Amino acid sequence: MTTRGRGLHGHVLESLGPAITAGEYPPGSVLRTDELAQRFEVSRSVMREAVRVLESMYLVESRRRVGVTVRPKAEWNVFDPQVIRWRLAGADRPHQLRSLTVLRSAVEPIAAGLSARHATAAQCAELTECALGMVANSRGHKLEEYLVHDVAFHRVILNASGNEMFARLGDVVAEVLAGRTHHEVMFEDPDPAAVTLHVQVAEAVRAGDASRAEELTRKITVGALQELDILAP
Amino acid sequence: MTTRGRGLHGHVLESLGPAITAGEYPPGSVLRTDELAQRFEVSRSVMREAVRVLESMYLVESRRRVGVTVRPKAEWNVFDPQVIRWRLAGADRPHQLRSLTVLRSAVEPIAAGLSARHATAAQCAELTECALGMVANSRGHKLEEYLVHDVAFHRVILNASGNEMFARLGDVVAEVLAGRTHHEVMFEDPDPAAVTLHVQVAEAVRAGDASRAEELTRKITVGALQELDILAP
DNA sequence: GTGACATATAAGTCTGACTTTTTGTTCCAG
DNA sequence: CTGGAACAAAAAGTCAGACTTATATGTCAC
Repeated sequence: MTTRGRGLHGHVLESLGPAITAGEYPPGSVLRTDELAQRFEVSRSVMREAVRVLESMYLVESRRRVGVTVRPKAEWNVFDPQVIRWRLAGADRPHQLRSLTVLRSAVEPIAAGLSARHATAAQCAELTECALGMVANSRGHKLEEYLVHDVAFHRVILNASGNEMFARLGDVVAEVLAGRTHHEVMFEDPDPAAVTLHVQVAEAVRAGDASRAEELTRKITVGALQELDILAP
Repeated sequence: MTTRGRGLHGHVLESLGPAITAGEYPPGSVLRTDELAQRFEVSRSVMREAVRVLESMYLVESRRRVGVTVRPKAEWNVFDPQVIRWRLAGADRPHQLRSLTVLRSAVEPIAAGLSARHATAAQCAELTECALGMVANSRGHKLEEYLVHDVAFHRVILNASGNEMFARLGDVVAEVLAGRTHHEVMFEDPDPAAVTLHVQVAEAVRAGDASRAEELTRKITVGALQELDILAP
């Protein structure tokens, strides 16, 4: 899925990026391009390309006569999908997960409300299909199948909102949901109340009831937040 | 402010990036690194660095034997500050402005609610100071002074929320607000009701009244949305 | 201490040669 | 005519080395 290892510079990034976001090189640390090139056994050109990418993520800053300095965490482009993935994969995972869940709690209800106004017939159909899929797999430890439909459901909502920025959060939400199933504790079947809420959201969107879709989705995301509080109070 | 012309590759980016986001090279277009290098009169190394950055923004995809192809708009990383700036500066401006305003309407109320819980005394003080600054400059065509305090106000809210992702939206919000004052029509003094709402939000945050802060901020962002509908129905 | 100057350093740039992957074509067998 | 294998060309990818430029820091005179 994270098939980003395109070329040598991509390989370097996959090693250096997580190291930086994990705080292995604390903010203010100075790296030298030549030294990094040696360490990773690539040419300077390749290492320079990698540094440029890190720079575009605001993770580092390259200055003459100084070197490549790690920027303070507050300046990182925390919306970059790559950065999010790196942080989710590292020690920062709980913190990143909380940030994303809060973001979801802000965005998804509004997105659902917009979907109720803008969703096409096809999108409504897909949404109900996803909800039914969730119901069908909500019992009997079919967590993987449930996850697939859950992810699809939220993707449709975000896409149907008609807002391109919301739509781009689909991948992130997918990763959060996947993380909940795979990394966090989720031995039991999903909460029946949450499943019902998804079905109701699908109904509300289909009926064009924006405020109801918004409120119901708010309940879903509030549930996700509470779930997080239980796990890491 | 957009002082990103760091190095030759930065200069190339400032020319090529806006061209792509403006649709000058429609999705599917194929560029060749060598040709681009010639056109911009830089070496291939420099052009390759620029392409790598565009690639990390998901604007283009570089493939062997094919070239550098422009990706479909839906895949662009529309959260990248640079991409946002490029689009705001181009023909896509109205569309981008709307997307951002909708995003604001989702995020800022939640951020205000969180601020009511998490804001420090210093942040509360700064917030009321900003609100007072807005009041003081709300009459007599002191639009620039008003803007400064308005931007500062929303930045404090986003920062005080304690959510790093919200905080990173400060720059974007600043750009939207600045755009409203500079590019869009705003001959008259700001809406007195909006000014009052800001003062009330500051009070609510200070009082720790999360739901009130959230609701009041929602009114502010709804106003921003309506304002946009009036300008571009 | 302060300012001007020298120096060392690391990034930045350019060039040219070479490698690798992938596409599209050609050509032969069936 | 079709299908697949072999081949050739094209463009990105990689590397090495030489050179340029900015700039932090140290030095010295004042």
